[in-house]
Amino acid sequence: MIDSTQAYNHSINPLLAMLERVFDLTEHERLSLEQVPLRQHVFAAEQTIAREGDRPTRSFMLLDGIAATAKVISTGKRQITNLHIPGDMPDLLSLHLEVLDSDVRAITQCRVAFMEHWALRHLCEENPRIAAALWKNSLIDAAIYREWVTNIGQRQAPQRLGHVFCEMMLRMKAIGLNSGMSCPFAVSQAVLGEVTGMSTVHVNRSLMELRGEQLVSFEKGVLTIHDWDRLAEFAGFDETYLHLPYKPAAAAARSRQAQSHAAH
Amino acid sequence: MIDSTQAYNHSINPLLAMLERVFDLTEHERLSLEQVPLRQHVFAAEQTIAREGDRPTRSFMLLDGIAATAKVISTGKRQITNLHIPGDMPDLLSLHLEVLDSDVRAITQCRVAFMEHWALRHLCEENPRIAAALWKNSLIDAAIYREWVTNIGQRQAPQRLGHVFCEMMLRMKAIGLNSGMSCPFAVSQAVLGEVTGMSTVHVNRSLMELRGEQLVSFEKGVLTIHDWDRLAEFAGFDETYLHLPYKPAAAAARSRQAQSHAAH
DNA sequence: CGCCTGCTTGACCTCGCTCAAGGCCCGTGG
DNA sequence: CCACGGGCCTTGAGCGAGGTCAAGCAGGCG
Repeated sequence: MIDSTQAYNHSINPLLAMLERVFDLTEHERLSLEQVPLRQHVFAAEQTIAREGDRPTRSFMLLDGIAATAKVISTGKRQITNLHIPGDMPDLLSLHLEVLDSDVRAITQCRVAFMEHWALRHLCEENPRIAAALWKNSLIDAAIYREWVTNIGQRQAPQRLGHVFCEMMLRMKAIGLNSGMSCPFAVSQAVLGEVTGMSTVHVNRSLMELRGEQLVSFEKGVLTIHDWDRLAEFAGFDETYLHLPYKPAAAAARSRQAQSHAAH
Repeated sequence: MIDSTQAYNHSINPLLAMLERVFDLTEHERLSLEQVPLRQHVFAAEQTIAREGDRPTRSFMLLDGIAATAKVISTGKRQITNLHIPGDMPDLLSLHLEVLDSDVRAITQCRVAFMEHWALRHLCEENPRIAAALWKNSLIDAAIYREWVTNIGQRQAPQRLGHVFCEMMLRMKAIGLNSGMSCPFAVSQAVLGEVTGMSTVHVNRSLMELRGEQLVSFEKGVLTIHDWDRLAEFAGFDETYLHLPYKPAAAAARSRQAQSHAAH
């Protein structure tokens, strides 16, 4: 199942595009990145990409689609602890933690690029700035977890849902997948329930409330936020925790280009 | 308030003890660690050690006491996203993330050791294994956050509380602060409410239930688990997510010694 | 002694869960 | 082309876990 559709190759590494969104690479860094062998694979919706208890020898970057990290508890209920969008590396942690403590599952169809651990380790040893950037990335993941703990622990259902929508919109924007205040977000209400820790029925009712207030629409796999300021206010959303990079518009555009380049 | 009671000095670095619990240091690593200047400070209970929005130029290791990372939402409710025990570095993330997204507050009286970022950066550049170990540490933090999301999102009140108790017991054991199945845990029921996302009243009732089942006692700042297996079963606790290091008993004892050495 | 903080208990209420049924959309097969 | 079936969304009714408010209690400390 974790078998690949094509052999490892040396096409442009998507890590390169991801890192260029953050800082300018040296020639040496660029070369090192290009030497990391890649293996692409496509997973159908619902397939498990990595399983709790696994001891992977490689990690992957999500290139396309939406995936989720999730835990199942003894009663059989499932909690999604993180949603992944293109550019994320959901199991990079296995580079340092031997055994996975959660499943990673494809929500929609997902295209991913696997990289062997030995290659990533070599990359990090040779390029401390890249290592630092990946470390930083995992710190941002942690910041998102903190916000989710707060979201689930403290906010009422409609606010909780609104908060998730705000987060996803900004993260999608950061990788250029939005168009205005719309972005692709093809998840079912059942999945939103696993994300927010609430029942599908209550997700539905909360959603109706947000719709009724003209704050969002959410249909056909597209999320649209009609009034960002009011939704952010309503949900108590403050983007600080996403630690999005400040960068001049020109640089942002350049790296967006590099990104879509790598993706095709 | 973030002023120090004594000047930076070069006494044994508690990082050294913490790292020795994980792997054996080379002479060079040891020397580098000893060159990181330390500044100790004591915070009274309830004091804020670091504040949301801060841009710290140094990070600290908790040497003594219990601290908490917390977020306040617009309604004024507070969620604790992480409890810290000696050996933790609650704001190490500021090494890579410019601005803090949460407060760090002393729950009990806390003794901490500050280290300047420039010194830590230098340490990491010179010693890739130390950098990797710190990175790994932040990945374990993230794993704990994932479990908390799951705990708060999916478990009923008594199970949720039991789960927190199991986690704290194991973390305390890992640094040798337990005696048998008892460990110091001087937090109020109100704090447990902020940890679990439930009201103080309901913490109290859940606690009574756990006591009634002869699973735990929790009084005078000491947590005791009377029947580990039954509590773990009850709370659905699986320690995998703590990623505790396997190590031979001898080594564990040695590093416990080093730890208590550094602490006095 | 009196106060303050934290624990305990009761009464009431509500947010969100469960169970259940009906509706819509879309893909598949006759 | 239409019938059928399966997801997924929607809605209703009833219930229960946990919140809120309020009061009483116990222990430590000035």
